[in-house]
Amino acid sequence: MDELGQPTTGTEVLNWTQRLRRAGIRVTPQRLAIVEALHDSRDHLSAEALLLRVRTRLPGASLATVYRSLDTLRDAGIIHQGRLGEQRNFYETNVEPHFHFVCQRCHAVEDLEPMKADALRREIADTSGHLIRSCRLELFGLCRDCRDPVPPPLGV
Amino acid sequence: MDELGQPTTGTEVLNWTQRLRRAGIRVTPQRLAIVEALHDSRDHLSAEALLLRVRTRLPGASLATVYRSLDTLRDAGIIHQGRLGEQRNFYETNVEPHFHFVCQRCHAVEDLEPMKADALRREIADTSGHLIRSCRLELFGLCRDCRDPVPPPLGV
DNA sequence: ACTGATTTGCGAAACGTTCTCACCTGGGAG
DNA sequence: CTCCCAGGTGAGAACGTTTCGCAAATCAGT
Repeated sequence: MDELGQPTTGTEVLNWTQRLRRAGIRVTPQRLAIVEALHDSRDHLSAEALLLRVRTRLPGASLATVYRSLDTLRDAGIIHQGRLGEQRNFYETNVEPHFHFVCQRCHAVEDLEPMKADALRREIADTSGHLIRSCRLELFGLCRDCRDPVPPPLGV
Repeated sequence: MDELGQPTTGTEVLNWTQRLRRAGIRVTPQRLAIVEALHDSRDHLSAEALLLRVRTRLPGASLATVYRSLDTLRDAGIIHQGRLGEQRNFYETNVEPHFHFVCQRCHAVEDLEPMKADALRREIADTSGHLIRSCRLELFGLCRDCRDPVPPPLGV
């Protein structure tokens, strides 16, 4: 894991700075705070949730800046933007094509990389005649933990 | 097509009335106008687009009523609510599980029923251990017509 | 018809996101 | 190292979609 880029401690600053610079976008404290907070969370965060985390480092940060930076980072291919249930966008630093499972009870989000996705995509491309450029797959249900709740401890 | 319910002309009123009543929700002119307009369009409509169609029959209809009725009809299992690109919900009377292809050029939406979807779903359920209750698949690209534009007529 | 719970229309508000604009700053040129 | 300006920032207003609150209207069971 983290084969090319981000050790989970310490000198991440250098890596993200380099990545932004290589992508041709300016390196600002706000953008660094945003990608780092997003990456460190290892989660799927909304702009507002991200703002809360960013503000622990940059108390003056503004929501507009978070949205603008996320757009910029997305356009630069550094982060991925998605949409879960109904309402707000989420963001993550995993930019590889993948899908999402959402637990309807605890609202946890898990990344999926189903092998059969390519077959499905090919079938659709072949039978429909359309040119498929991207796709989004979201699954809803109960996660392992919520489907089999831990039984209450039994007195002997 | 239309094996159980809606002839494309004439006495639809009776069918929709019956379906609403059977679903245990009150039958109002607004709700009938909304399902009928939605069904007749055979398309994926936003609430606002639907309001325009409904107003040809019910000039006083209100947007709030459209939203409330769509929620009610969705909860009753009579229509399906989805979300396409980024911004607004859409609605359709096709309540069978199916997926959507969206052309990024002409913005047309096409329903898909890929055979391999079940295999994909089963693979995900098996490997993840989650209980899958529903899923949403959206594909983006260029439709047949937009990928191969009609060449301009050649003078001999 | 009478009635009570539901639904409607309207305007206002909520929500997530984008815009405007004055000020500030990253980073290349000198 | 300093200067400079295209580009980024913060604050709040504006935006588009969806929801809410309320008084008046209406569905459906008696």
